[in-house]
Amino acid sequence: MQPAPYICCMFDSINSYLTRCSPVTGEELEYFDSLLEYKKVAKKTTLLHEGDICNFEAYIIKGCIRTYYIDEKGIEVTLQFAIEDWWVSDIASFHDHKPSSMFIETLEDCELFIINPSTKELLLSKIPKLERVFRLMVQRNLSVLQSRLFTTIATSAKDKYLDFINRYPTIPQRVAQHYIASYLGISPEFLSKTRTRLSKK
Amino acid sequence: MQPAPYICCMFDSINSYLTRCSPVTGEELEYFDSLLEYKKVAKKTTLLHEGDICNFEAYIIKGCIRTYYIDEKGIEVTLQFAIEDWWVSDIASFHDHKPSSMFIETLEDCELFIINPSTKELLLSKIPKLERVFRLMVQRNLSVLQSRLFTTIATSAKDKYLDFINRYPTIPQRVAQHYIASYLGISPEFLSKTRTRLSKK
DNA sequence: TTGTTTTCTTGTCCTGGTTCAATGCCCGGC
DNA sequence: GCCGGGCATTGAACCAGGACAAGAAAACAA
Repeated sequence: MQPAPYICCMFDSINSYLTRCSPVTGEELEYFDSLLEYKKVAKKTTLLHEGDICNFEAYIIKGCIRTYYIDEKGIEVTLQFAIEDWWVSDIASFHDHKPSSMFIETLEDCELFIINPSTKELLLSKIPKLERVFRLMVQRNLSVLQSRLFTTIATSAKDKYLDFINRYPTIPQRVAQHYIASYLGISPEFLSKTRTRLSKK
Repeated sequence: MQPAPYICCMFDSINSYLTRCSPVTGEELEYFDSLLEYKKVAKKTTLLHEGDICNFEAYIIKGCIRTYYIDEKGIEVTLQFAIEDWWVSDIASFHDHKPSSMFIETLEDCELFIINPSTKELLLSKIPKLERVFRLMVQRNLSVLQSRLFTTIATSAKDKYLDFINRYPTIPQRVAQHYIASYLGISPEFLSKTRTRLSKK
């Protein structure tokens, strides 16, 4: 067995993320890492509140985060669950410096890498290649969301749930069930009923 | 009245689109234009069929196009209506050269500018600035879709419809009502009932 | 350990929206 | 200028899923 090329360090996961997206040199990687801010955040912390301007993009080293909206009646709609090796942000707010209409909240104790708008600018101007990486990230995001919209509109609660646990098999073990209901767009009670009906068959 | 700075030509609209997104020089614009393929397409033409690999991004000079999915039961879900000054494509399929799961169809006679994957590559390598333009396009797309998902999940058919005509006031005059229903995720019959209820008040 | 809070389950009743079918309408083709 | 096919409308029956309430079970704090 070959020795590992690098000693395991906290940058490993994000660096491997990056190299998977685009061929970057060692120096570029080093520069990238040098601009990252490391942050530990406790469970149940709200990282972004509706009305705030989102000044971060966070890469999750460890933990679980959800982003959600709240409507006038107080109903929550979960937009995304993010776990290890994912990015979280409100890009629209981050990019245009305008107030966000969503919330971002940790569901577990988290370790994050943070970049803010100015470090992102710096990064992009120094390593233009990254423009592409970020574009690909957003593109992937978009196509996932497109297929989710389709599922949301076209399928029953049961099928939405089955699709969810199929797509994200590890999430149900990590987050409360009523969050999943709010992701699927159904009531927590009905999700519970759907689950028992499924397990009886 | 001042004379127009340029004679009106078919590139005007797309060039103004581009300059709105990013500061580009005259030469860059010219190069960009030189790579565009102009195309006329008749009403009711399917530009992309489920299973095909999408080999175009189309800018609409004139006309109206919709993109949609079809589920197993044959129910259509309209993902997008696109009119003048919009882009249409299945980016995921276009970019990764993989089979698309959507349809793209003209609803009116259309005039388009087309770029294919290789011209896009060429464009991006010659004018790296465009990376950013395309990223912004996708980002805007994403945040529109996010808020649509929210509306779809959290609001009633009536409110979804009101939101739609508020956001896209010109669309209802141009496309058949049952397409709008399929965009909102409700049955054509119920949209009709909702509309009559609204007009009675 | 115990008390407190949050989450999950289950039942009953209710409603927004669907399905199906019938009717009328408008628009395009010949 | 008329005929035919897609659209919109309306009504009646139906149903997936919501709202509310009450209890059980976890999760957590002290």
